[in-house]
Formats: sequence, C-alpha cells, structure tokens
Amino acid sequence: MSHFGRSGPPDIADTYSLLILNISFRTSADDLFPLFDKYGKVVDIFIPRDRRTGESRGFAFVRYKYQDEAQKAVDKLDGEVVDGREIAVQFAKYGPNAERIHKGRVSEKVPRGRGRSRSRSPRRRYRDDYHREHRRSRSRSRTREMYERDRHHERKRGHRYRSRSYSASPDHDRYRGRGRHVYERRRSRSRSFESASPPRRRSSPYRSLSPRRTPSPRDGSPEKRSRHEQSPSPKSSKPVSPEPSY
DNA sequence: GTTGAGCGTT
Repeated sequence: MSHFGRSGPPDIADTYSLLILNISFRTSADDLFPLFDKYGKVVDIFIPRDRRTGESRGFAFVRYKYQDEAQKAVDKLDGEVVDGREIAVQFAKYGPNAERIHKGRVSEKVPRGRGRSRSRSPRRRYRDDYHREHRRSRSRSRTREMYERDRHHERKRGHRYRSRSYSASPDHDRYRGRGRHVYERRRSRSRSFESASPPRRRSSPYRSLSPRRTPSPRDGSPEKRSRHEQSPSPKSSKPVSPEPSY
C-alpha cells in the first residue's frame, strides 16, 4: 500500500524532489515507487490529485534522499515508457510552500534573487480544477469534440423548445414582460404608470377603492377595513398626478 | 469513459 502523501510531507528538509511529467492518469505512487526506488532511496512520492474526482493530474513528485541518486533516476527514467506513456523526469523547480529549490533540493532560505523561474505559468494552476472545465484554453482536441456535441445538444434543445413553445409561451411572456416593465420604469417614471396600469390592475390602489368591489355587509366591518387600507393608500395616492402640466 | 501543459499534500 502506498503510505506516501498520507500524512503530508514527511521530511523535505534533506530530500531532492523530482518532477515526473506526462505520466498516465491511472499511474499511482505504487506504480512509480518500484520504478524509482531501483535507482535510489525514495523517501516520498506525491501525486497531485483532483479534489473532487480524486483523479491524478498527470504528474508526480518523487523525493530522493540523495542527489546523485535522483540525478541517476532522471538520467535513467527520463523518457521511459510507463503505463504506455513516455514520462519526463526532471528536478523540481518549485517547493511545496512556494519555496525555492536549489538543484532539486528544498532550500528554506529564500534568496533575494529575482523569481524569473516562475514565469512559466503563474496565471494558471491546478487549483482551478472545476474552472478548467468551463475554460477551453487547453485540450483543443477534447474541446472540439465537446463543442460539436454542444452544438448537437443545442440543436436538439432548440427543436424541443420549439415544440414546447406553445406551453412554455406564458412563462416566457411573463418573464419578458417583467423585464420590459422594469426597463420602461427605469427609462421614465411617467410611462411606468401607463405601462403598469394594465397588468397591475389587481394591485392598483384605485381598484381597492373602487366601488365595484363593495364588500358585502355580511363581510364584517367594512369601515374598519377601509381605514386599514386607506392608511397606506395616501402613499400610493400621492403620485396619482405626476405631470399636471405635461 | 474522455484529456495532456505543467510544479506539490497535512
């Protein structure tokens, strides 16, 4: 079993980290350990995995105890075919805590030199695993396939939508009406009344005061309710005459 | 079930 990476970084003070690139997504630390342990003392192997799916990211870190062994592994395993994939072994440049690595060895002392080595790709990191799905910056081949599939789905959806347009019409109309309503209201206040009157007949304050809705005498005390409804009425009744001189 | 430049965990 792989006890690597189970308890975090064990002791990286005197270890030499190697970066293994281009490994298969199914390759695990158990598969790399025997291969790398043959050339030296491997103290730790870590494979960055996806937080959600737990899948391998396609690269691994192998820490050796001695530099000469690490160098030997680089020379021997670089370009080796593992799991049907040609891996690339090289000394790690960056440390786990963004510390600089000197010749693959972790150096806690950060030199005051310029961080030119980080200009590789500081904008994108493996952290945005769920964001990379939405971005089509890399994996052009897959993007193309997905794009085609998306187009297909769009077409299908469009067709279905059309068929259902008769039933989905009210919703769309309602939504659009609301949007337009807001837009018109924002455009001009005076127009809002004209536009709001028709659909807002139910909410219209006039309707409440309208004699048509005369409450039955058996309803209780109409006077009391009238007062209650009239209380907030003045507020709405105030702007009844927006433009007397317009 | 897919992909493929790159730099890391408790």
